[in-house]
Amino acid sequence: MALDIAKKQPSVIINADSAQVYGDLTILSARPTEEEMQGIEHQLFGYIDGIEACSAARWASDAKTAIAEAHARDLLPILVGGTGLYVRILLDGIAPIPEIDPEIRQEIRQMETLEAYRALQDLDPVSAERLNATDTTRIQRALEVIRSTGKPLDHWQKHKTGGIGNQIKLHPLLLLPPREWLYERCDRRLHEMIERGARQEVEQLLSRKLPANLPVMRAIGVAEIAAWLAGDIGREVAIERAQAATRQYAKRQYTWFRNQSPPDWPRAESVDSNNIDGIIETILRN
RNA sequence: GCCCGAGUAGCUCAGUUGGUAGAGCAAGCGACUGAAAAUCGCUGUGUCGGUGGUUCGAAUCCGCCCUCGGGCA
Repeated sequence: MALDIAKKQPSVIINADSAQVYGDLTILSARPTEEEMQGIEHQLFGYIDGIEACSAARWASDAKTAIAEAHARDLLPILVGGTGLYVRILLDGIAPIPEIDPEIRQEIRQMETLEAYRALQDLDPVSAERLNATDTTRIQRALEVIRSTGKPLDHWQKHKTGGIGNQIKLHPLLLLPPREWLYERCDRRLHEMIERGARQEVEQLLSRKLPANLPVMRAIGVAEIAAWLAGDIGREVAIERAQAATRQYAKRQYTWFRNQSPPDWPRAESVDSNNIDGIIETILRN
């Protein structure tokens, strides 16, 4: 997408997408190409090795640094991306929970969900009561916090730290185009990814033999293309499944941004993507 | 032309001895504090291929017709 504003005012584009942070996912995460970047500086794209798991807190900390640097250099930082949680934590901060003991984390992630839930009922009944017994990731998180820090999640979550929402002048814009229009683009995007070599990208990623539960391995398209490479399914089925997963993800983003972002953030619901620069300029003037 | 099998939700299919249907996936809505492109919750009326019959009552039994497989000619 062309952002003319970035040419008129010296800017730096900062990634706010949880998959585009990984170096292993260039095509499959739809990272902007050299051509698309148009010589404008981009940061936090592909800067983490897939062997690591990024986190919302890690990203928010990196983004904070990148924004401060941009300001110091008199550049306009433009955050772009679809991970609402990341942006929220950057602005509002997050509970200052200590690092989790890696051994405890690994042990918990190997547990059956029900088993973990029962352990949580025992150690942190407040969280157990709040969570659904099948909500694997949240149960594992609550359990690792109580077991690693000795204090339950709600103890830590009484306050948040590190948010920069009060220290910056923010000009937010939510892009919420019509569903059909977006879904059509989701479908087209998969074909384009395959044409650009997504299959080879996954092949290379698989050759690293990383644990299947790492975020890179869970990116949309990886499992589908891996099944295609393994011969379990054909090319068309792989594409169809990845397209469906993309649409489902897009739907979740609608839900998140519609309901989780501050109601006063302006929303662009038209398909006139050519006018985005105009909208942005208007917003920046306010 | 004859024989066999199949036609039930957008898709794949369950439906016991006749009591007007239900799962998975898809779709929609929602939740979301260190894996978030993740994880999870809620939502199921559809001429049960058509038509005629048997029956108090048919997705279920019988006749005829249509469509799609497969086989024999």
